[in-house]
Amino acid sequence: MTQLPQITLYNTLTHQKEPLQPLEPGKIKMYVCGVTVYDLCHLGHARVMVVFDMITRYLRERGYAVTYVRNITDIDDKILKRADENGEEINQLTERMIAAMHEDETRLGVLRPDIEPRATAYIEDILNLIKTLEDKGYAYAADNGDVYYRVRKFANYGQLTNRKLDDLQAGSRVEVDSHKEDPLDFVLWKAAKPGEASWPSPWGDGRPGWHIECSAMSTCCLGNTFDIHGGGPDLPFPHHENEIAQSEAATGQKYVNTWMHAGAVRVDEEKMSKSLGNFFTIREILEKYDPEVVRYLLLSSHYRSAINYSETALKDARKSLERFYTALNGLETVIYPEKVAEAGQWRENFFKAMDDDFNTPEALAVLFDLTRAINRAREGDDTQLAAALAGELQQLASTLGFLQQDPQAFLQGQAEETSINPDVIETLIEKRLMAKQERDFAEADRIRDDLAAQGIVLKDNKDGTTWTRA
RNA sequence: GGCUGGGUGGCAGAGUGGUUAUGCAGCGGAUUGCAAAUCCGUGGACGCCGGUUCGAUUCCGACCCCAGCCUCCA
Repeated sequence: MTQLPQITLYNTLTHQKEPLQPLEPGKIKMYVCGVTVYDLCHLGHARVMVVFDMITRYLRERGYAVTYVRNITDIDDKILKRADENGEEINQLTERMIAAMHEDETRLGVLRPDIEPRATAYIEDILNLIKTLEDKGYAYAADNGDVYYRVRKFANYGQLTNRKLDDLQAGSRVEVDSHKEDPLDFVLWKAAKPGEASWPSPWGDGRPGWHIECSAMSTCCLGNTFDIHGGGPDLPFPHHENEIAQSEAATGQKYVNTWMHAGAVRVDEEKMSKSLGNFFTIREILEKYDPEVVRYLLLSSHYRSAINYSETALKDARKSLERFYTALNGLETVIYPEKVAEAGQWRENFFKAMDDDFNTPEALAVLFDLTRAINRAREGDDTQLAAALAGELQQLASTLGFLQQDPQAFLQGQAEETSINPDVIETLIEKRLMAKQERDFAEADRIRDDLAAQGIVLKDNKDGTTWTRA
């Protein structure tokens, strides 16, 4: 077996970069907390999807076998509430939202996880896990029918986010719940109110708490210990902290080696979230912008840093992407093996950036450098070299999940669609060409200006005129 | 209050103890009938105050500011 490249990644648990050392050589088991499906996904969800998709693609590109698990929370208080408001069955709501999520992520070029477990399909495993915790003294049934986790029993509680139980209690906004032994205890099994969706259990009819689902699903899919656990920026506390407490108490083994968290998406320097009401859904953004533009925006900052959402940011992303596609536009895709070697330096630099905690901004800088080389080769009429470099660019970009469409289609199809028909544009380009041949530049410029007013930009190359949308 | 992360040129955004990030925008040149695109060149930066050092944007300390988590939230 060949030696796999060393990948370094930042671990939320240790607050430092560490070399990735899979439990099984060459095989990486990764679990990412997915979505609670009571509403459409917003750009924050998109970021988690895209980031961990990029990570999966890249690790595979580097030769690692990745098992990627991302769960769906399809039973939860918010789901019950929303279904009730809508007057629909829980299943109807969750199936609808799951379908919408899949549609959104497919459009964003996100490859589906290998396993996508749903909480409601793991009730038995969840109950077994709670039973184990109860047997070991970590869980107790309260007199209201709920089952709680006894936080103070778990010695290392707070290890992920550096919290001390006494500090938590002091600044606590947690409502005192008389049924709990300790205000910090969290619910594992929630007793059903009459008429609510429920499953039978040794503690009475009810439904699982949020945290226990992930412990059960991740362990079922990947084992007691696995390599990477990921999620959004607001999950380390309490969700992931509680997962650790549950799983490690139950198995007596380390739960996760590396914790990875994506950065927040902000709007006007505030977190984008449903509770703040300042969120933009994926589909409303895709009404105006090409999915690759959104993807580019999300990957043009490091995955851990916060990004600010704005129309300007999307427009900037589009312009950057235009540079790539303009270089690729009109190049034949035939690869000339004797020229491929000349592209090696960019591949090496690209990998170097990505191997270091997935530094996509630096990797993009390498791709821009490669793009300049393509343009130079085109200027120098070395079309074979240009084609070879273009092939390399597309291949490296595929690791990030973009530059995957026809350049002309991207350049002509993006932005707000205008009413003007492409055939009409071609006809006008013909007319302009004739005017130019007759040296009637006033007429030629008039045609160009008219098109420009409608958002169509003409570009005269030596082999003809092409157009793009502004 | 506790715990994280951050403050870089007009904007976005990497990185580094002394040497060009990169993209967009600007400026000059080439190319073009004129443009656009492209190429060549170029100006402009590291929150504030101290310290370590021959030298700090980069290391250390104090301070100011911003964001996230501490309640459901990706």
